[in-house]
Amino acid sequence: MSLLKQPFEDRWSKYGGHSPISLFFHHIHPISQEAIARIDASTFPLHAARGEMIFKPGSKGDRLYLILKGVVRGYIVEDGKEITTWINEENEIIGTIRNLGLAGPSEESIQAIENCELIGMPYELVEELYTTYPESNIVGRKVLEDSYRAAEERAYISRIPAAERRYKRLVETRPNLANRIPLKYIASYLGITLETLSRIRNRRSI
Amino acid sequence: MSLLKQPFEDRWSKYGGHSPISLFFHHIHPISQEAIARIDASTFPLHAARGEMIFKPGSKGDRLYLILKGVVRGYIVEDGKEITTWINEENEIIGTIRNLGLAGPSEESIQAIENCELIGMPYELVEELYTTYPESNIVGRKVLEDSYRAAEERAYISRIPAAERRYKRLVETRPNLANRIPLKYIASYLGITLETLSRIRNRRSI
DNA sequence: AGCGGCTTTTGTTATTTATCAAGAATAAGC
DNA sequence: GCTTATTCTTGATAAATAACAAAAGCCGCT
Repeated sequence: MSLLKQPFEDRWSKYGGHSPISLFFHHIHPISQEAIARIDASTFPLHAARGEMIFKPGSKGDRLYLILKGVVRGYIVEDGKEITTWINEENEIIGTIRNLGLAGPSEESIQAIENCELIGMPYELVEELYTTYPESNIVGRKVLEDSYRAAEERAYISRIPAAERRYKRLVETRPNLANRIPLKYIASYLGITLETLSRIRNRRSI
Repeated sequence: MSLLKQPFEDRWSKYGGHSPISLFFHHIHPISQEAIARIDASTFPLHAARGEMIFKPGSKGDRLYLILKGVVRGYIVEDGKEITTWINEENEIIGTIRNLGLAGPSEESIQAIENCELIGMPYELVEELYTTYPESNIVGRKVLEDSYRAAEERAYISRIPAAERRYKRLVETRPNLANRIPLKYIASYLGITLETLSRIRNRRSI
């Protein structure tokens, strides 16, 4: 994961002069030009190769990320095994959102599962925006509404009793995902082994 | 579920003159006296008996509720069976939060599993507060941060592979809950049958 | 283009959990 | 306080899924 080295003044030239994340927020709810400038100044593009860790538990520098390109997953290590807790794609905000506001440091790891282009945003900037630009609380609220709905869906899908119906639900709600990334991540997300998932998929195709 | 009939002017007298939900919000982040008065005017105490439905999918009048007393669960009917998706207790905000902002009507049912005292708040009031009193967006953001964390935990616990470790996690994170409500709800929340849960509990106590 | 590693499939056996059933214990409501 | 409901336990069997293993397919990288 390396910061793209570019002269500061044209860091956003290939994105039309602004950080994609400031435009993303502005599109959710209009924010002032000062807020946009503040975001442009303290966010940064970065690249994460397939398999690379974007966040490791215990490391400093909590951030949000906007995914411009690629697929990213979050996972927790439980009893020596990885449990994939979420999988996100383009135009979604990810990060150690768990840490927002309250709670201790996250035990969650974040990993690129495709080569990714991201925009990073330090969490201190988020706090600063909330206090300096009141309208950013509206943006924050709406982003959180969305994140909440996504988390609700994750909580729901994993409670569906039969593995096949969980897979079916995933295909219904996120049709492209199941054929985009390795089965092991889908299987872990659905709480089954990849062998079982493979068998379910072949059952379905008959 | 019946509205307590009281003269309007002293509806909140037994709560010290204000709606508990306006005080709850004010405690999260200070809101103006006008905002408090507006909340006091359009929220209402209500009672729900054990087993009573607080919300049924398809019904009108989306609301938030503050639980003053009792335990409430949300569930979804999947393939003819109820799946309990959350269980909340005193001093928590519940409701058809899924509907906030975006998304279609919730298929989620909400039911009292103890005799409950609640404060109801129409969702239209929430919208009004967001536009009329900017500081309420800060409250909304913080409530959603909390709701998000709770949803994350629900998503996580249900992905722990072994039923016994799921139960262990529940006991660790919410020690009082497992001995407060019938096993069937706990079992459904953990994605197992009540018989299996009973056996797990007895394994543990030896 | 070809090598090597990752991914998927398929098979077999072991384990976990569900299902069905019935009795015992506990709690709710009058 | 008593009666009835509900809740919890325990047992036996069936079904789903995990675990282990190994081969085939695909894919990324140089």
